[in-house]
Amino acid sequence: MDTTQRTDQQRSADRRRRELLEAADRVVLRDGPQASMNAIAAEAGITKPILYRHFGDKSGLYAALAKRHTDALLASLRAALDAPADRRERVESTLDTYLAAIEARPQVYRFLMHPTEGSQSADQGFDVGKHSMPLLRTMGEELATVIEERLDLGPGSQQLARVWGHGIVGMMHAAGDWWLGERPCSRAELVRSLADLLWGRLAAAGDKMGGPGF
Amino acid sequence: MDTTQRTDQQRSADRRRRELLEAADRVVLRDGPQASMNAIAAEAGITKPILYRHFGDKSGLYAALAKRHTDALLASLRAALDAPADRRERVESTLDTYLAAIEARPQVYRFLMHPTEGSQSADQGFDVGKHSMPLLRTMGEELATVIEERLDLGPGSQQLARVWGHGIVGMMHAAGDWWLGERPCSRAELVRSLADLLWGRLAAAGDKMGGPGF
DNA sequence: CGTGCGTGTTACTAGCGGTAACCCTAGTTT
DNA sequence: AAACTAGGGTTACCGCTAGTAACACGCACG
Repeated sequence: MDTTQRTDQQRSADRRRRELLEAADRVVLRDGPQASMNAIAAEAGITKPILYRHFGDKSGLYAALAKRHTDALLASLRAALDAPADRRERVESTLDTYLAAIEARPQVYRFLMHPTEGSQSADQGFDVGKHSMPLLRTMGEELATVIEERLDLGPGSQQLARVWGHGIVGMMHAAGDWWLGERPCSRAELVRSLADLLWGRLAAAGDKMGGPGF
Repeated sequence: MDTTQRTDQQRSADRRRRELLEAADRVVLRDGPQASMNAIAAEAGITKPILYRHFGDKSGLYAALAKRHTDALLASLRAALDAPADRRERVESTLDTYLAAIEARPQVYRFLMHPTEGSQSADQGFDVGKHSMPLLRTMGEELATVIEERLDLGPGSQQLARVWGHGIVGMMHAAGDWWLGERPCSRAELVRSLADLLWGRLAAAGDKMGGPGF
């Protein structure tokens, strides 16, 4: 019961935990986001209860599993945001980084973005989306922070930056989701089109007919 | 088996169908998107199998139920897009229409946006998001059509319009989801901030420090 | 009369997340 | 050495879900 023994146990537990997460990763990569706890346990060569002993809950395992990919993706995005280039180039690089990530591992992407939400809570009231899609929320807040740090937006800049952060991330996400399903153009074209949108081409475009246009 | 009888049956079936949909509506409004078929059947005063006879599948009922709200919302959005006003005003009106709708019925909104996706298909390959969130897809395509009809975007306008349609809808959706959860500002402020983003204020903003900024 | 046909039910399957109870081995205590 | 305890692991279960097969009533048609 002394400290050294406890460390040993801790190490062993951490090793097992990592093994389980890798197994879960494999299953998710194979079966998509509806991977079952049974399947994950089988892949890890063990049975369900010890999975529950480690992660407590399915959302616990989801959170631990998501944290890995989320951290990696967020690091890449941060790097793209901090690259030494002008603003437009950074935005394009960030968009491309995200799109490349979801293109490389669509199954993981689905797991991160469309969690099963297996909850039995009453969900009364207006807590819509409170615990859904943590990655999107995190990316939105992250981007908001960067925007607020770097841009001079005048009064109310913090709130504006948060709105923009979530809005831009949502734009990226939705466009990426659609693009991944239909593949109507190359990644570079998509990046360019989205950057053009953010650069105000919507407001600058001329009307097609005589009327006031969209 | 003549025509009149068939019409009678058709009418009766349609009536039942409408009743079932209304019951489902009530349950979804009460229990949120994880409303079970059992609960819906109970609310309608009948049992599961006849629910399945009418809609075949849970996603079938989901589709039918979604179509109602989707149609209503899309009609409102179309009206906002077609209002006699300048482009900026139309965009703001469209955003406000959407946000007012999700604000009024968050449970329905969750049901539409976060379907349970209870499928056992293999999901191999890259069909990510093919059958998820039909409302977002529809709104994206709708907006793309309007953009392509009204705006003069030069070469590649169709593709550009589609990207923008899905991107803008995604922006609206993500910002609305976040806003509904945290309520950091009024609806009008949110609308204004998003319209500002679309109007190129991101590109036009000055840097805060000496560096190249975001 | 009986033969379909539509409408509804009960009772079931298969699989999910999650858990209680047990089991077995290794090390410690007396 | 004998007993006792602490984890790691398993079987067998609960309650729930979506979805279905099989059976039962009512009502028109020959």
